[in-house]
Amino acid sequence: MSYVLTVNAVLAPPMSHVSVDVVAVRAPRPGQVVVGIARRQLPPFRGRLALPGVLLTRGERLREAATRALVGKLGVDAVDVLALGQVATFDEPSRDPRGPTLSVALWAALSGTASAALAEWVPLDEVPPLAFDHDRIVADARQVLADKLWRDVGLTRALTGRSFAASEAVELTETLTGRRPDAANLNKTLANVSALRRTEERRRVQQTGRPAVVWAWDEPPESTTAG
Amino acid sequence: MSYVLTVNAVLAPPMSHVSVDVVAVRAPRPGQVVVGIARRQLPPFRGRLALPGVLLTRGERLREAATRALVGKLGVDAVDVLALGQVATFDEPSRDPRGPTLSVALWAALSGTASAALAEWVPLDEVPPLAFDHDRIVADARQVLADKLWRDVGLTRALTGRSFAASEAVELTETLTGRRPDAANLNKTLANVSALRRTEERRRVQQTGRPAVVWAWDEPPESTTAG
DNA sequence: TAAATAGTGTCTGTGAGACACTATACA
DNA sequence: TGTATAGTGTCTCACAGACACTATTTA
Repeated sequence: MSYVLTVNAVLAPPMSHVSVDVVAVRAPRPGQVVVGIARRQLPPFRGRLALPGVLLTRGERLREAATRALVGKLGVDAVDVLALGQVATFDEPSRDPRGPTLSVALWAALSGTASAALAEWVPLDEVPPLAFDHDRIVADARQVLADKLWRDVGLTRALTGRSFAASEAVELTETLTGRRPDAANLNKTLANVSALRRTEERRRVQQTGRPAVVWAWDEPPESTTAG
Repeated sequence: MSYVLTVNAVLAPPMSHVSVDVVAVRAPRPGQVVVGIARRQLPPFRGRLALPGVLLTRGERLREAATRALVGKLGVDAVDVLALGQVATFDEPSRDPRGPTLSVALWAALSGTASAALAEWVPLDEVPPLAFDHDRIVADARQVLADKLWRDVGLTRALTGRSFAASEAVELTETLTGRRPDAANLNKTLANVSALRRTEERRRVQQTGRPAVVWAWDEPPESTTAG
Protein backbone atom coordinates (compact mmCIF):
# COMPACT_ATOMS: atom_id res chain seq x y z
CA MET A 1 0.00 0.00 0.00
CA SER A 2 2.57 2.55 0.99
CA TYR A 3 4.69 1.16 -1.82
CA VAL A 4 2.02 2.07 -4.30
CA LEU A 5 1.79 5.52 -2.86
CA THR A 6 5.51 6.01 -3.15
CA VAL A 7 5.37 4.95 -6.77
CA ASN A 8 2.63 7.46 -7.29
CA ALA A 9 4.61 10.23 -5.77
CA VAL A 10 7.49 9.59 -8.11
CA LEU A 11 5.88 8.64 -11.38
CA ALA A 12 2.51 10.30 -11.29
CA PRO A 13 1.11 13.59 -10.14
CA PRO A 14 -0.40 13.73 -6.68
CA MET A 15 -3.73 11.98 -6.44
CA SER A 16 -6.30 11.82 -3.73
CA HIS A 17 -9.09 9.66 -2.54
CA VAL A 18 -12.32 11.43 -3.24
CA SER A 19 -15.52 10.15 -1.75
CA VAL A 20 -18.98 11.23 -2.76
CA ASP A 21 -21.36 11.11 0.18
CA VAL A 22 -25.07 11.51 -0.30
CA VAL A 23 -27.74 12.89 1.97
CA ALA A 24 -30.77 11.16 0.45
CA VAL A 25 -34.11 12.45 1.60
CA ARG A 26 -37.54 11.02 0.93
CA ALA A 27 -41.07 11.67 2.10
CA PRO A 28 -42.75 8.31 2.79
CA ARG A 29 -45.88 10.27 3.52
CA PRO A 30 -46.31 13.93 2.75
CA GLY A 31 -44.96 16.09 5.52
CA GLN A 32 -42.47 13.60 6.88
CA VAL A 33 -38.86 13.66 5.72
CA VAL A 34 -36.49 10.77 6.30
CA VAL A 35 -32.83 10.30 5.47
CA GLY A 36 -31.44 7.06 4.10
CA ILE A 37 -28.50 5.65 6.03
CA ALA A 38 -26.93 2.22 6.06
CA ARG A 39 -24.75 0.10 8.27
CA ARG A 40 -21.27 -0.12 6.90
CA GLN A 41 -20.42 -3.58 5.60
CA LEU A 42 -16.69 -2.95 5.51
CA PRO A 43 -14.08 -1.20 7.65
CA PRO A 44 -13.57 1.46 8.66
CA PHE A 45 -16.51 1.96 10.99
CA ARG A 46 -17.83 -1.47 10.08
CA GLY A 47 -21.29 -1.96 11.56
CA ARG A 48 -21.74 1.75 12.22
CA LEU A 49 -24.41 3.80 10.54
CA ALA A 50 -23.22 6.12 7.81
CA LEU A 51 -24.36 8.04 4.78
CA PRO A 52 -24.16 6.14 1.50
CA GLY A 53 -20.88 7.02 -0.13
CA VAL A 54 -18.49 5.70 -2.73
CA LEU A 55 -15.01 6.53 -3.87
CA LEU A 56 -15.08 8.53 -7.05
CA THR A 57 -13.60 6.57 -9.91
CA ARG A 58 -11.52 8.05 -12.65
CA GLY A 59 -13.61 9.98 -15.12
CA GLU A 60 -16.79 9.56 -13.16
CA ARG A 61 -19.08 12.52 -12.70
CA LEU A 62 -20.29 13.49 -9.27
CA ARG A 63 -23.91 12.73 -9.97
CA GLU A 64 -22.99 9.37 -11.43
CA ALA A 65 -21.07 8.52 -8.30
CA ALA A 66 -23.94 9.73 -6.15
CA THR A 67 -26.35 7.51 -8.02
CA ARG A 68 -23.96 4.60 -7.68
CA ALA A 69 -23.82 5.17 -3.94
CA LEU A 70 -27.59 5.23 -3.68
CA VAL A 71 -27.98 2.09 -5.75
CA GLY A 72 -25.13 0.18 -4.17
CA LYS A 73 -25.33 1.24 -0.56
CA LEU A 74 -29.06 1.81 -0.09
CA GLY A 75 -30.53 -0.44 -2.77
CA VAL A 76 -32.39 2.41 -4.42
CA ASP A 77 -33.51 2.19 -8.03
CA ALA A 78 -31.81 4.89 -10.10
CA VAL A 79 -35.11 6.06 -11.58
CA ASP A 80 -36.28 7.04 -8.11
CA VAL A 81 -33.59 9.72 -7.85
CA LEU A 82 -35.60 12.80 -8.74
CA ALA A 83 -33.26 15.66 -7.88
CA LEU A 84 -29.62 16.12 -6.96
CA GLY A 85 -27.50 19.01 -5.81
CA GLN A 86 -24.22 19.91 -4.24
CA VAL A 87 -23.86 20.65 -0.53
CA ALA A 88 -20.16 21.38 -0.08
CA THR A 89 -16.76 19.74 -0.18
CA PHE A 90 -15.24 18.61 3.11
CA ASP A 91 -11.53 18.23 3.59
CA GLU A 92 -10.75 17.46 7.20
CA PRO A 93 -7.76 15.15 6.92
CA SER A 94 -8.75 13.07 9.93
CA ARG A 95 -12.25 12.35 8.74
CA ASP A 96 -11.32 8.92 7.43
CA PRO A 97 -8.96 6.65 9.42
CA ARG A 98 -7.72 5.10 6.17
CA GLY A 99 -6.08 8.37 5.36
CA PRO A 100 -6.90 11.77 4.04
CA THR A 101 -9.99 11.74 1.88
CA LEU A 102 -11.81 14.57 0.28
CA SER A 103 -15.55 14.28 0.52
CA VAL A 104 -17.91 15.93 -1.91
CA ALA A 105 -21.33 15.96 -0.29
CA LEU A 106 -24.46 15.94 -2.42
CA TRP A 107 -28.09 15.94 -1.48
CA ALA A 108 -30.57 13.75 -3.32
CA ALA A 109 -34.34 13.79 -3.26
CA LEU A 110 -35.90 10.39 -3.86
CA SER A 111 -39.39 9.44 -4.85
CA GLY A 112 -41.63 8.96 -1.85
CA THR A 113 -42.39 5.43 -2.94
CA ALA A 114 -38.79 4.45 -3.57
CA SER A 115 -37.80 1.09 -2.17
CA ALA A 116 -34.36 0.66 -0.67
CA ALA A 117 -33.61 -2.79 0.62
CA LEU A 118 -30.42 -1.86 2.44
CA ALA A 119 -31.49 1.46 3.92
CA GLU A 120 -32.58 2.50 7.33
CA TRP A 121 -34.72 5.59 7.19
CA VAL A 122 -34.53 8.03 10.03
CA PRO A 123 -36.32 11.35 10.44
CA LEU A 124 -34.17 14.23 9.25
CA ASP A 125 -34.45 15.94 12.61
CA GLU A 126 -33.53 12.83 14.62
CA VAL A 127 -30.48 11.44 12.86
CA PRO A 128 -28.41 9.25 15.20
CA PRO A 129 -24.63 9.69 15.43
CA LEU A 130 -23.01 8.59 12.20
CA ALA A 131 -19.54 7.48 11.15
CA PHE A 132 -16.88 9.79 9.74
CA ASP A 133 -17.95 13.43 9.83
CA HIS A 134 -21.35 12.57 8.47
CA ASP A 135 -23.21 14.30 11.28
CA ARG A 136 -21.81 17.58 10.11
CA ILE A 137 -22.64 16.80 6.50
CA VAL A 138 -26.24 16.04 7.43
CA ALA A 139 -26.50 19.29 9.37
CA ASP A 140 -25.12 21.30 6.47
CA ALA A 141 -27.34 19.51 3.98
CA ARG A 142 -30.40 20.19 6.08
CA GLN A 143 -29.60 23.88 5.92
CA VAL A 144 -29.21 23.74 2.16
CA LEU A 145 -32.46 21.85 1.75
CA ALA A 146 -34.32 24.23 4.03
CA ASP A 147 -33.16 27.14 1.89
CA LYS A 148 -34.32 25.42 -1.29
CA LEU A 149 -37.73 24.36 -0.03
CA TRP A 150 -40.54 26.06 -2.00
CA ARG A 151 -37.90 27.61 -4.27
CA ASP A 152 -36.37 24.62 -6.03
CA VAL A 153 -39.18 22.86 -7.82
CA GLY A 154 -37.28 19.62 -8.33
CA LEU A 155 -36.53 19.17 -4.66
CA THR A 156 -39.87 20.35 -3.38
CA ARG A 157 -41.92 18.32 -5.81
CA ALA A 158 -39.99 15.19 -4.90
CA LEU A 159 -40.81 15.74 -1.23
CA THR A 160 -44.47 16.59 -1.71
CA GLY A 161 -45.50 14.25 -4.51
CA ARG A 162 -47.91 15.33 -7.21
CA SER A 163 -50.32 16.91 -4.76
CA PHE A 164 -50.41 17.59 -1.06
CA ALA A 165 -52.54 19.08 1.67
CA ALA A 166 -51.67 22.48 3.07
CA SER A 167 -51.20 21.03 6.53
CA GLU A 168 -48.65 18.61 5.13
CA ALA A 169 -46.74 21.59 3.79
CA VAL A 170 -46.58 22.93 7.34
CA GLU A 171 -45.12 19.67 8.62
CA LEU A 172 -42.64 19.47 5.77
CA THR A 173 -41.39 22.98 6.39
CA GLU A 174 -41.10 22.33 10.11
CA THR A 175 -39.00 19.22 9.53
CA LEU A 176 -36.55 20.97 7.24
CA THR A 177 -36.25 24.31 8.99
CA GLY A 178 -36.70 23.17 12.58
CA ARG A 179 -39.38 25.79 13.17
CA ARG A 180 -43.11 25.49 12.68
CA PRO A 181 -44.19 28.08 10.12
CA ASP A 182 -47.27 30.21 10.52
CA ALA A 183 -50.01 28.64 8.42
CA ALA A 184 -51.18 31.96 7.06
CA ASN A 185 -47.70 32.92 5.91
CA LEU A 186 -46.99 29.53 4.41
CA ASN A 187 -50.20 29.68 2.39
CA LYS A 188 -49.01 32.97 0.97
CA THR A 189 -45.69 31.36 0.11
CA LEU A 190 -47.46 28.51 -1.67
CA ALA A 191 -49.58 30.96 -3.64
CA ASN A 192 -46.36 32.59 -4.89
CA VAL A 193 -44.88 29.34 -6.25
CA SER A 194 -45.65 29.61 -9.93
CA ALA A 195 -45.67 25.88 -10.65
CA LEU A 196 -48.21 25.24 -7.86
CA ARG A 197 -51.95 25.52 -8.19
CA ARG A 198 -54.55 25.58 -5.48
CA THR A 199 -57.27 23.06 -6.23
CA GLU A 200 -60.89 22.89 -5.15
CA GLU A 201 -60.24 19.55 -3.53
CA ARG A 202 -60.15 19.24 0.26
CA ARG A 203 -58.32 16.44 2.02
CA ARG A 204 -58.65 15.09 5.53
CA VAL A 205 -55.27 14.56 7.19
CA GLN A 206 -56.16 14.59 10.87
CA GLN A 207 -58.93 12.67 12.58
CA THR A 208 -60.86 15.77 13.43
CA GLY A 209 -61.05 19.34 12.32
CA ARG A 210 -61.51 21.08 9.02
CA PRO A 211 -60.11 19.32 5.94
CA ALA A 212 -57.15 20.95 4.25
CA VAL A 213 -56.88 22.54 0.83
CA VAL A 214 -55.06 20.41 -1.72
CA TRP A 215 -52.29 21.97 -3.82
CA ALA A 216 -51.07 20.37 -7.04
CA TRP A 217 -48.07 20.82 -9.31
CA ASP A 218 -48.66 21.94 -12.86
CA GLU A 219 -45.96 20.20 -14.75
CA PRO A 220 -44.44 16.77 -14.85
CA PRO A 221 -41.46 16.37 -12.51
CA GLU A 222 -38.17 17.93 -13.44
CA SER A 223 -34.72 17.15 -12.27
CA THR A 224 -32.71 19.71 -10.46
CA THR A 225 -29.26 20.20 -11.85
CA ALA A 226 -26.21 20.97 -9.81
CA GLY A 227 -22.65 19.83 -10.17
CA MET B 1 1.91 7.15 -17.61
CA SER B 2 -0.85 4.80 -18.57
CA TYR B 3 1.21 2.04 -16.98
CA VAL B 4 1.09 3.79 -13.67
CA LEU B 5 -2.61 4.24 -13.97
CA THR B 6 -3.05 0.54 -14.60
CA VAL B 7 -1.06 -0.25 -11.49
CA ASN B 8 -3.31 2.06 -9.55
CA ALA B 9 -6.43 0.37 -10.77
CA VAL B 10 -5.23 -2.98 -9.59
CA LEU B 11 -3.42 -2.31 -6.36
CA ALA B 12 -5.04 0.77 -4.97
CA PRO B 13 -8.56 2.09 -4.56
CA PRO B 14 -9.79 4.49 -7.21
CA MET B 15 -8.06 7.82 -6.99
CA SER B 16 -8.57 11.01 -8.83
CA HIS B 17 -6.68 14.07 -9.76
CA VAL B 18 -8.07 16.92 -7.75
CA SER B 19 -7.10 20.43 -8.62
CA VAL B 20 -7.72 23.44 -6.46
CA ASP B 21 -8.29 26.53 -8.57
CA VAL B 22 -8.40 29.95 -7.01
CA VAL B 23 -10.22 33.09 -8.02
CA ALA B 24 -8.02 35.64 -6.28
CA VAL B 25 -9.43 39.13 -6.07
CA ARG B 26 -7.73 42.28 -4.94
CA ALA B 27 -8.50 45.99 -4.89
CA PRO B 28 -5.40 47.92 -6.00
CA ARG B 29 -7.33 51.08 -5.30
CA PRO B 30 -10.65 51.14 -3.49
CA GLY B 31 -13.53 50.52 -5.82
CA GLN B 32 -11.61 48.57 -8.42
CA VAL B 33 -11.49 44.77 -8.30
CA VAL B 34 -8.99 42.74 -10.26
CA VAL B 35 -8.46 39.01 -10.60
CA GLY B 36 -5.04 37.42 -10.58
CA ILE B 37 -4.32 35.16 -13.54
CA ALA B 38 -1.09 33.79 -14.92
CA ARG B 39 0.28 32.35 -18.12
CA ARG B 40 0.69 28.64 -17.85
CA GLN B 41 4.33 27.59 -17.81
CA LEU B 42 3.60 23.95 -18.56
CA PRO B 43 1.25 21.97 -20.77
CA PRO B 44 -1.62 21.66 -21.12
CA PHE B 45 -2.60 25.11 -22.36
CA ARG B 46 1.00 26.24 -22.09
CA GLY B 47 1.20 29.98 -22.64
CA ARG B 48 -2.52 30.48 -22.13
CA LEU B 49 -3.93 32.51 -19.30
CA ALA B 50 -5.48 30.55 -16.46
CA LEU B 51 -6.46 30.77 -12.84
CA PRO B 52 -3.76 29.75 -10.39
CA GLY B 53 -4.31 26.12 -9.52
CA VAL B 54 -2.42 23.18 -8.11
CA LEU B 55 -3.06 19.50 -7.78
CA LEU B 56 -4.13 18.63 -4.27
CA THR B 57 -1.55 16.52 -2.55
CA ARG B 58 -2.30 13.70 -0.17
CA GLY B 59 -3.43 15.01 3.19
CA GLU B 60 -3.40 18.60 2.13
CA ARG B 61 -6.28 20.83 3.09
CA LEU B 62 -8.08 22.86 0.52
CA ARG B 63 -7.02 26.19 1.94
CA GLU B 64 -3.42 25.02 2.12
CA ALA B 65 -3.52 24.05 -1.51
CA ALA B 66 -5.15 27.35 -2.40
CA THR B 67 -2.40 29.24 -0.62
CA ARG B 68 0.21 27.12 -2.37
CA ALA B 69 -1.36 27.98 -5.72
CA LEU B 70 -1.32 31.68 -4.92
CA VAL B 71 2.26 31.61 -3.74
CA GLY B 72 3.58 29.36 -6.50
CA LYS B 73 1.58 30.51 -9.50
CA LEU B 74 1.07 34.19 -8.78
CA GLY B 75 4.00 34.95 -6.53
CA VAL B 76 1.80 36.20 -3.71
CA ASP B 77 3.02 36.30 -0.14
CA ALA B 78 0.92 34.02 2.05
CA VAL B 79 0.33 36.75 4.62
CA ASP B 80 -1.50 38.77 2.00
CA VAL B 81 -4.25 36.17 1.77
CA LEU B 82 -6.89 37.77 3.96
CA ALA B 83 -9.97 35.64 3.32
CA LEU B 84 -10.82 32.38 1.61
CA GLY B 85 -14.00 30.55 0.78
CA GLN B 86 -15.45 27.78 -1.31
CA VAL B 87 -17.17 28.41 -4.62
CA ALA B 88 -18.16 24.96 -5.84
CA THR B 89 -16.71 21.72 -7.12
CA PHE B 90 -16.57 21.19 -10.87
CA ASP B 91 -16.51 17.76 -12.42
CA GLU B 92 -16.77 18.04 -16.18
CA PRO B 93 -14.61 15.14 -17.35
CA SER B 94 -13.37 16.97 -20.43
CA ARG B 95 -12.20 20.03 -18.58
CA ASP B 96 -8.57 18.91 -18.55
CA PRO B 97 -7.04 17.27 -21.65
CA ARG B 98 -4.72 15.24 -19.41
CA GLY B 99 -7.72 13.31 -18.22
CA PRO B 100 -10.59 13.65 -15.84
CA THR B 101 -9.85 16.03 -13.04
CA LEU B 102 -12.05 17.25 -10.29
CA SER B 103 -11.69 20.93 -9.58
CA VAL B 104 -12.52 22.48 -6.25
CA ALA B 105 -12.84 26.20 -6.81
CA LEU B 106 -12.11 28.65 -4.00
CA TRP B 107 -12.21 32.39 -3.90
CA ALA B 108 -9.50 34.36 -2.14
CA ALA B 109 -9.38 37.99 -1.16
CA LEU B 110 -5.89 39.46 -1.13
CA SER B 111 -4.55 42.58 0.46
CA GLY B 112 -4.82 45.56 -1.85
CA THR B 113 -1.09 46.12 -1.57
CA ALA B 114 -0.12 42.52 -2.23
CA SER B 115 2.68 42.06 -4.71
CA ALA B 116 2.55 39.18 -7.13
CA ALA B 117 5.48 38.90 -9.47
CA LEU B 118 3.95 36.30 -11.75
CA ALA B 119 0.42 37.61 -11.92
CA GLU B 120 -1.46 39.55 -14.50
CA TRP B 121 -4.32 41.47 -12.97
CA VAL B 122 -7.46 41.96 -14.98
CA PRO B 123 -10.68 43.68 -13.96
CA LEU B 124 -13.21 41.20 -12.66
CA ASP B 125 -15.77 42.31 -15.21
CA GLU B 126 -13.35 42.06 -18.16
CA VAL B 127 -11.67 38.72 -17.74
CA PRO B 128 -10.28 37.42 -21.05
CA PRO B 129 -10.94 33.83 -22.16
CA LEU B 130 -9.05 31.44 -19.91
CA ALA B 131 -7.84 27.88 -20.18
CA PHE B 132 -9.79 24.85 -18.95
CA ASP B 133 -13.28 25.77 -17.76
CA HIS B 134 -11.93 28.72 -15.82
CA ASP B 135 -14.29 31.19 -17.45
CA ARG B 136 -17.19 29.41 -15.87
CA ILE B 137 -15.43 29.27 -12.50
CA VAL B 138 -14.81 33.01 -12.60
CA ALA B 139 -18.44 33.66 -13.44
CA ASP B 140 -19.65 31.49 -10.58
CA ALA B 141 -17.15 33.01 -8.17
CA ARG B 142 -18.24 36.50 -9.10
CA GLN B 143 -21.77 35.56 -8.17
CA VAL B 144 -20.64 34.17 -4.83
CA LEU B 145 -18.57 37.26 -4.09
CA ALA B 146 -21.41 39.58 -5.05
CA ASP B 147 -23.66 37.78 -2.59
CA LYS B 148 -21.09 38.10 0.18
CA LEU B 149 -20.26 41.76 -0.34
CA TRP B 150 -21.26 43.88 2.68
CA ARG B 151 -22.26 40.67 4.51
CA ASP B 152 -18.97 38.82 4.89
CA VAL B 153 -16.67 41.12 6.83
CA GLY B 154 -13.48 39.26 5.91
CA LEU B 155 -14.07 39.54 2.20
CA THR B 156 -15.41 43.05 2.23
CA ARG B 157 -12.73 44.45 4.45
CA ALA B 158 -10.05 42.94 2.23
CA LEU B 159 -11.53 44.71 -0.77
CA THR B 160 -12.06 48.07 0.89
CA GLY B 161 -9.03 48.39 3.09
CA ARG B 162 -9.22 49.94 6.52
CA SER B 163 -11.31 52.87 5.35
CA PHE B 164 -12.97 53.92 2.13
CA ALA B 165 -15.05 56.66 0.60
CA ALA B 166 -18.73 56.08 0.00
CA SER B 167 -18.31 56.61 -3.73
CA GLU B 168 -15.71 53.86 -3.77
CA ALA B 169 -18.27 51.55 -2.23
CA VAL B 170 -20.54 52.31 -5.18
CA GLU B 171 -17.82 51.35 -7.65
CA LEU B 172 -16.95 48.22 -5.74
CA THR B 173 -20.54 47.07 -5.69
CA GLU B 174 -20.94 47.79 -9.38
CA THR B 175 -17.88 45.72 -10.26
CA LEU B 176 -19.05 42.70 -8.31
CA THR B 177 -22.74 42.76 -9.10
CA GLY B 178 -22.62 44.19 -12.60
CA ARG B 179 -25.19 46.83 -11.71
CA ARG B 180 -24.62 50.30 -10.34
CA PRO B 181 -26.34 50.56 -6.98
CA ASP B 182 -28.37 53.56 -5.95
CA ALA B 183 -26.16 55.66 -3.69
CA ALA B 184 -28.94 56.31 -1.21
CA ASN B 185 -29.70 52.62 -0.84
CA LEU B 186 -26.06 51.66 -0.57
CA ASN B 187 -25.52 54.19 2.20
CA LYS B 188 -28.35 52.54 4.10
CA THR B 189 -26.70 49.19 3.56
CA LEU B 190 -23.41 50.52 4.91
CA ALA B 191 -25.14 51.93 7.96
CA ASN B 192 -26.49 48.45 8.70
CA VAL B 193 -23.07 46.78 8.67
CA SER B 194 -22.28 46.52 12.36
CA ALA B 195 -18.50 46.49 12.00
CA LEU B 196 -18.54 49.70 9.95
CA ARG B 197 -18.57 53.21 11.32
CA ARG B 198 -19.26 56.43 9.53
CA THR B 199 -16.53 58.95 10.26
CA GLU B 200 -16.50 62.74 10.19
CA GLU B 201 -13.77 62.65 7.58
CA ARG B 202 -14.50 63.62 3.98
CA ARG B 203 -12.38 62.44 1.09
CA ARG B 204 -12.01 63.71 -2.44
CA VAL B 205 -12.12 60.92 -5.01
CA GLN B 206 -13.16 62.76 -8.18
CA GLN B 207 -11.65 65.94 -9.53
CA THR B 208 -14.76 67.94 -8.98
CA GLY B 209 -17.89 67.74 -6.90
CA ARG B 210 -18.61 67.20 -3.25
CA PRO B 211 -16.13 65.08 -1.27
CA ALA B 212 -17.38 61.73 -0.05
CA VAL B 213 -17.97 60.49 3.48
CA VAL B 214 -15.31 58.12 4.76
CA TRP B 215 -16.34 54.84 6.40
CA ALA B 216 -13.96 52.86 8.60
CA TRP B 217 -13.90 49.34 10.01
CA ASP B 218 -13.97 48.91 13.76
CA GLU B 219 -11.88 45.86 14.30
CA PRO B 220 -8.62 44.50 12.99
CA PRO B 221 -9.03 42.26 9.94
CA GLU B 222 -10.46 38.81 10.36
CA SER B 223 -10.18 35.80 8.14
CA THR B 224 -13.23 34.25 6.68
CA THR B 225 -13.45 30.55 7.17
CA ALA B 226 -14.92 28.15 4.69
CA GLY B 227 -13.87 24.66 3.80
C1' DT C 1 -72.20 22.57 21.20
C1' DA C 2 -67.23 21.87 22.40
C1' DA C 3 -62.85 20.71 20.65
C1' DA C 4 -59.75 20.28 17.02
C1' DT C 5 -57.94 21.72 12.91
C1' DA C 6 -57.57 24.86 8.82
C1' DG C 7 -57.90 29.41 6.47
C1' DT C 8 -58.08 34.63 6.17
C1' DG C 9 -57.28 39.46 7.00
C1' DT C 10 -54.32 42.61 8.61
C1' DC C 11 -50.58 44.96 11.07
C1' DT C 12 -45.64 45.40 11.58
C1' DG C 13 -40.97 45.63 10.32
C1' DT C 14 -37.28 45.06 6.99
C1' DG C 15 -34.85 45.51 2.91
C1' DA C 16 -34.44 46.59 -1.96
C1' DG C 17 -35.38 49.76 -5.51
C1' DA C 18 -36.55 54.17 -7.50
C1' DC C 19 -36.42 58.97 -7.63
C1' DA C 20 -36.78 63.75 -6.49
C1' DC C 21 -34.52 67.02 -3.99
C1' DT C 22 -30.66 69.10 -1.25
C1' DA C 23 -25.61 69.87 -0.23
C1' DT C 24 -20.84 70.80 -1.32
C1' DA C 25 -17.17 71.11 -4.07
C1' DC C 26 -14.41 73.39 -8.33
C1' DA C 27 -13.96 76.42 -12.38
C1' DT D 1 -23.16 80.93 -11.22
C1' DG D 2 -22.97 76.43 -13.68
C1' DT D 3 -21.55 71.75 -13.52
C1' DA D 4 -20.23 67.68 -11.33
C1' DT D 5 -20.49 64.80 -7.63
C1' DA D 6 -22.35 63.20 -3.08
C1' DG D 7 -26.05 62.73 0.44
C1' DT D 8 -30.95 62.64 2.23
C1' DG D 9 -35.85 61.90 2.53
C1' DT D 10 -39.47 59.38 1.10
C1' DC D 11 -42.55 56.41 -1.59
C1' DT D 12 -43.42 51.81 -3.24
C1' DC D 13 -43.19 46.90 -3.31
C1' DA D 14 -42.28 42.33 -1.77
C1' DC D 15 -41.85 39.32 1.85
C1' DA D 16 -41.60 37.39 6.42
C1' DG D 17 -43.46 37.19 11.00
C1' DA D 18 -47.11 37.64 14.26
C1' DC D 19 -51.68 37.29 15.71
C1' DA D 20 -56.56 37.77 16.06
C1' DC D 21 -60.50 36.14 14.06
C1' DT D 22 -63.40 33.13 11.06
C1' DA D 23 -64.62 28.55 8.95
C1' DT D 24 -65.33 23.63 8.84
C1' DT D 25 -65.28 19.36 10.56
C1' DT D 26 -66.01 15.32 14.21
C1' DA D 27 -67.49 13.69 18.61
